[in-house]
Amino acid sequence: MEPEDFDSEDKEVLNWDINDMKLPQNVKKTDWFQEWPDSYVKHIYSSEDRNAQRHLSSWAMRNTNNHNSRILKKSCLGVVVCGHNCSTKEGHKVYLRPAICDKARQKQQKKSCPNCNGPLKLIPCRGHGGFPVTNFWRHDGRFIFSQSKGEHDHPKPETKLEAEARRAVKKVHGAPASVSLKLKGNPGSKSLPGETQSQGSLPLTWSFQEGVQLPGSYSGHLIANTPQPNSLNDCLSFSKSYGSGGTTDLADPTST
DNA sequence: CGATGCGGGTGCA
DNA sequence: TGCACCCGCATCG
Repeated sequence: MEPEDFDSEDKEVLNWDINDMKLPQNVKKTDWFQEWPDSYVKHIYSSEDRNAQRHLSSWAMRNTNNHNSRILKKSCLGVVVCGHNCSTKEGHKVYLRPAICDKARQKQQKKSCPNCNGPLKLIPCRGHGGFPVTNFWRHDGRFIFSQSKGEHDHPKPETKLEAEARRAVKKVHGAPASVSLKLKGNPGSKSLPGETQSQGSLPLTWSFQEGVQLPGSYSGHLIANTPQPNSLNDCLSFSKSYGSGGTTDLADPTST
């Protein structure tokens, strides 16, 4: 049907589907981890990529049983917002990260807005034909393939790191007496939650504004930037401009 | 405590 | 079959 003897190899690296029997192995250059995959995009990561290995996403994605041990499927949980649609004095909206665990999510919804104390509301994702956006992961050979289906129809929630950091902060504040009593021969080590690797520590900006959309700058940045042994494409670190999905959306100064 | 994965099982096209 | 999703089990940070 088609002259598939020439650059068919290159097309292969672009026209694969997560369900294909065979996925391209002649990948010449892998993608840099995409924190906010949206729309119907596909990415090929190195099997060395920590974030890819963990099937991370800054969207709140939960595991979905697709009865296929080869392909991991996840669906978006949406975002938790303030039922009163309040804003902080800085004009930020509340976009909490839905808990992944069903049970935890229910508890979460009973809590109140960290900003105005109003009720919280979960906005489900309906970006995929009325259903949650789905993400598929498949490890094959030296690569990790990722494919997303659907376009998120809701704001971005906190990143995983932000959510974790917030929880940590709460602990410090809430001071769970009984627990803190646990003798902790902590040798003068700073137990500040600023253990967020790289990216010059998170400012305490939200130490009192927990759970509120941060000033973009820190918001959706790195998930867990881990130095990668990219000795391979060090100098090639260019963004191939495959289609439009290019790998060029790093350092994005939040675009609200 | 929860994030993640897994897989049995159900209800609908 | 494909898909969405509920549920418990287990691991791990």
